[in-house]
Amino acid sequence: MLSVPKARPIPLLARPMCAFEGYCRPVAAQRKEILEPGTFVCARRLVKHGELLFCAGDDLHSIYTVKAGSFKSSVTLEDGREQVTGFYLPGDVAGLDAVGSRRHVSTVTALEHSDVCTVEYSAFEEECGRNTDLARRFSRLMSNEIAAGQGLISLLGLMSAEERVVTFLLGFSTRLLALGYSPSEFHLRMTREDIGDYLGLKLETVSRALSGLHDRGILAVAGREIAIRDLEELKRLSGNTPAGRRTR
Amino acid sequence: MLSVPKARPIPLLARPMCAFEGYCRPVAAQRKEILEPGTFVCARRLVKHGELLFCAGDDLHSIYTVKAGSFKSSVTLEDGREQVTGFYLPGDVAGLDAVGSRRHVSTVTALEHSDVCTVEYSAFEEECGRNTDLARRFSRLMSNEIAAGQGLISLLGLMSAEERVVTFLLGFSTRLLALGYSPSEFHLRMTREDIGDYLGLKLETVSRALSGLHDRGILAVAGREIAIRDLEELKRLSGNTPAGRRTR
DNA sequence: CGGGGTGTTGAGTCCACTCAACCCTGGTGG
DNA sequence: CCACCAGGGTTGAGTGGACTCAACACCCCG
Repeated sequence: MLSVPKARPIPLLARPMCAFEGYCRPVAAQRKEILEPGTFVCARRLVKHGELLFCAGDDLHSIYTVKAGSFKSSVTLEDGREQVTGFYLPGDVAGLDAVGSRRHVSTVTALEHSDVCTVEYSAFEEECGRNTDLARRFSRLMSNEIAAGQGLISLLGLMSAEERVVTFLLGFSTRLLALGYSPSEFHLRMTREDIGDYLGLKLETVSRALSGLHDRGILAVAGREIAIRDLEELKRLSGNTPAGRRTR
Repeated sequence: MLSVPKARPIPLLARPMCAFEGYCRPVAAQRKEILEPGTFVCARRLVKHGELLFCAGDDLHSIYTVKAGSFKSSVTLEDGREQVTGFYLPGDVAGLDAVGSRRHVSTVTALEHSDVCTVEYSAFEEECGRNTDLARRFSRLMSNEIAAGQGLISLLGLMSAEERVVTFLLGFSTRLLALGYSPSEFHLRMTREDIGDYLGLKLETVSRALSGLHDRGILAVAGREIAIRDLEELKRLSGNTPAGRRTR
């Protein structure tokens, strides 16, 4: 086991980005009545570690873009079993599942002190009606969320415990890379239990899988600090990425 | 075991409905140059049992609304393992996962001889830019797909084999009801293997679960013919529908 | 110093899987 | 007409991977 380094808080916003960049002005601008046509209101909100952004069953008021920090979204069954359906990092948009029914089906919880941009949905929808490019971005955002869901579905339906953990790590690594962070050494923002609830595994199983990968020299694991030591082997273990046109 | 009744082909379109109703004119109308402004082109296509509507990796050309028949969508890993991600019945729209990346991530296969309406996507997108109401419908459609995905995710991550089968049957029953069919007696369009690939189970496990429910008098199962005999008990076994604001 | 939250590891259990046999039905061709 | 075969479904016996239960280590904080 490695010595556990200090859990220095990694700022999660090396490359500031926003799905609605260029279309959104903070409320301050609105108050000063300099709001330009072609933009929509957008209020900052700080969310403390463990606080809910919104909860399953809540009416849809706003959708949220993450500016800094991280979140998990989850669905809870009546008996308390929790399924984490995704993690949101800066640039991601939360709340899209509510657009159809006007009610949130998932609950989104901050994994650390975080900062979001609140987009009042009815105003946003109106703006989409005036702004084709914005509407198009929004469609793509939703479609990507569908595709991400299908990725998790195939993980849950098809993969062994180790494959799930490996696939999760590779996916997280890829997302960090896109945000401008190191894809090979990173800090997990979530507990083993969150990871397990995401991957359909118990926390002990996640821990065992990580230990196994560590012992084989593929990873260096020290609590939530992860270093990828053998990326090729990791990819081989995940191996079965979705295939295109089948040959059979 | 019941005697197996004749597999009479149930027409799947008691209540004709379409997500784009009122906005779409068949190509025939276009040829006659009577296409009104505010509508978009829409070509019928017949798909035979087992044929693909589109395949993972294909470029996005069109999205499809099911007019009659039924389909499964699936994701296949490199090693051939298949995960069914959903079933489409009349009124459903297939292909929404491709809008973001311009490539289909799933493959959609006809479960029987079926009939779809082909909507060329770029024309449709343009039309959405002119027609706010249409764009809004489309957003809801996509959002509902996200919500449905989250339902399957929590099923795969949290439920036992029997719970999965029960939840699947109740969901299928509800959809048939919405289409105007009997929710208590129906014909499954898919094989045990398709159901298993959807629920993350092997076909033998699906068969055993159905036999168990049959033996306890909760269902009457005869091949693909299903009759729900004790709906309350079935709901109790599924029991754990997603919960709202949690009390802990 | 005690306690709660988090993480690791071990021992034993059980549910869904694997492998296999068998049945039924519908289609095809001699 | 019947023989044959392939696809789909059911059931049984045995296995194994992830689970349950449990103990313990570590860290931060009051």
